[in-house]
Amino acid sequence: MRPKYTTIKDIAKALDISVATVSRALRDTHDVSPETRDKVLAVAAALNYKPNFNATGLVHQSTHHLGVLIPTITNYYFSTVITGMQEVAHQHGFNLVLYLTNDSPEREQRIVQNLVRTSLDGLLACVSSRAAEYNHFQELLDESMPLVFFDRVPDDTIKTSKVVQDDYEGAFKAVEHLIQSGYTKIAHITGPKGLQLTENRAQGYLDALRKYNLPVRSDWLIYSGFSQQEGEMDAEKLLESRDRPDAVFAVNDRKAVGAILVLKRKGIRVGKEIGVMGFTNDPISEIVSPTLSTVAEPAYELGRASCQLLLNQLKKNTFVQEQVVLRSQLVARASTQRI
Amino acid sequence: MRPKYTTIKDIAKALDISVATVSRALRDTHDVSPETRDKVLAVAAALNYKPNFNATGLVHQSTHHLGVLIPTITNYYFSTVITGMQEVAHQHGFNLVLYLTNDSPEREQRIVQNLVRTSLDGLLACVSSRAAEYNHFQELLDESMPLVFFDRVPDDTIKTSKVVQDDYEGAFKAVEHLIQSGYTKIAHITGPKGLQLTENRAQGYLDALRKYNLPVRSDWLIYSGFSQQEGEMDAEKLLESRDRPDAVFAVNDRKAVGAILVLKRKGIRVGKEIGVMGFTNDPISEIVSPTLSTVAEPAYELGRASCQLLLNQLKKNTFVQEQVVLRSQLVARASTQRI
DNA sequence: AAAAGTTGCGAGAACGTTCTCGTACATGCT
DNA sequence: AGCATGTACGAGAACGTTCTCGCAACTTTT
Repeated sequence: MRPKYTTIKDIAKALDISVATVSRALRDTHDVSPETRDKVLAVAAALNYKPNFNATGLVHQSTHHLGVLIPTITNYYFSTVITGMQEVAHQHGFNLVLYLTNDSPEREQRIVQNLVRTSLDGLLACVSSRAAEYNHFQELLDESMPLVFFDRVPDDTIKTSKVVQDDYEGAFKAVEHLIQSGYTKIAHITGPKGLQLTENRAQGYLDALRKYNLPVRSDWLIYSGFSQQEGEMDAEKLLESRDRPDAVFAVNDRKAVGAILVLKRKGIRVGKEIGVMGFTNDPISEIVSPTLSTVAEPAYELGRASCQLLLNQLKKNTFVQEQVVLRSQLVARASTQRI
Repeated sequence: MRPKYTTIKDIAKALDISVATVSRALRDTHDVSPETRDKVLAVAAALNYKPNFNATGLVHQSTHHLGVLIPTITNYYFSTVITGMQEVAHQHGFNLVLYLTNDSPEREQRIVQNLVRTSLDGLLACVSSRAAEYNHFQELLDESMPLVFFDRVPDDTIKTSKVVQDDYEGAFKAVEHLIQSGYTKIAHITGPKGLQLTENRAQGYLDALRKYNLPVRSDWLIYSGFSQQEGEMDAEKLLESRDRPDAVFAVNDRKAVGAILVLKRKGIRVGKEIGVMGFTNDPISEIVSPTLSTVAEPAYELGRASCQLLLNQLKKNTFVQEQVVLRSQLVARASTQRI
């Protein structure tokens, strides 16, 4: 059986004063004399007093918990984002509560609908990749739950704040790098249709091709999922196409790694014959052979910014729709070297 | 401003009955007629009622939150463990609250000491690798906080439940595999001294060597950290030693990958000249070239088991010290092939 | 028909905290 | 001296639940 922890009442009893005074003293309000305040603090320390979050939460309609809704944490990008969030949350006395959707829209919906509103002050959310609709998030907003989306954000029907990286510019720079490295027949293997992130990167890809008057072929733009396995499948499909591309730009490093593995398996020299470019700058990009050129995403910073934005909204207590875009950076490695 | 959510009182008012009856109806207690219960449930659903965790927590001295204290989540093993925990917790209506120590003993200590006891029903903990003492955990136990350690567990001075993998057997099998693959001069690069996990694997390594009458050399057993970078440093040290080993068994895959990178950089053929063996079965072990032989850890299962153990303790409400050991499995790949 | 048991429900306290109001006393001003 | 103002504190309600009693209204037993 858990013992009772020391409460404000115990302190009051010990000093023979009222609980109200103790409460004031602990929160350092003006309406208390320095002497009593010091006495209270001394006794509180002696009795190892810790405030009861359930009680404070009850009266303030608030906990110190922020929810993080995310498809999975078993990859570099997402776990780094969370680490950034944790850093900011922790600094401000907030805790992070984890909700994993396993990238399943149904599970995401179930979790959001069953969210106990009163146990969360706000939510940081990254939608699942095959999301069809966002009503469950709209419900949350209708109940005035502070909500910030990050990375995979829903379309503009949901009026709320978002934090993303410059997916369009990142993709544009990536393709430009491929072009400047001498590749001319550039394919793009990406995630599911309908996701802003995917569409923005695809648009950057297309616009870069057009700027340099390079061929745009519909069978060189493949939508599927985000996994390494799907990267392998997409790469195989590209190799079968009649007009084989000489470079592949993948929506993320895992798909790029999948492509590299397929090329190596077929005896195609990565870089020399077919260039490969990723997106993320997962540590794996330095380990895979050849090392993978990629676009470094500011994962940690994105986590920090998302959390900071949410906390700001909580502070102000008024709803403002903000959008933060963080810059990515090109990292050239061996997989895009022709010689 | 957040609006007020529907409470039990609203339901009571709507049906003109007492809050006590509503409370009973919602929890399906015997002392309520089927008709009123159905009416209450109907109204509750209509008003989208969600219980207030702060209130229930206050009266029950419990939240539905479990803490997870862990050095970092940006690696395959830890993030998979958490995914397993999340699965079990979620099934039982519990939430996971994340605490990252960044593998810093000071930060770990600060977090544990400042843990608001009343906002957590129990704690799952993995100690930081350079931990010197465990008093802060003892304090937690003294206050009857249910506590389960996993993976990196403290020594036996702390009387509490633990969940680990069979580190000794796993290491023994790994070294046995190296020996059976034809390697005879086997080194071990491992984590910091004093950690049970490290010592158990080191002991498995030593016992395997002794069983097969192979040389045991003190400069072939290097203690350092768990990172890839430290793996590289350790490998370089081994290559400089007068009697160069012909195989390296690393305490985890990241260090093994570090070793492989060093060997490749020096033009040494991994497998043929020097065999490399890891521990974890990180997905990277299939991507690195050559692919890495390793010992597959039951990360997901370990997460599940730890959480289950903690929940069991909460249920019974009595303290029992249990220890769960999960089996690991050998995975042979290219990095231990001599031909 | 009276006694005993059962069933369904309500009143009110409790959990630990904050907040509003009230009050006793001291101090400042005319 | 008389009044306003300020200071330090206490009493008690409130937050949303659960839990312990108690009490009617039935039902069963004798």
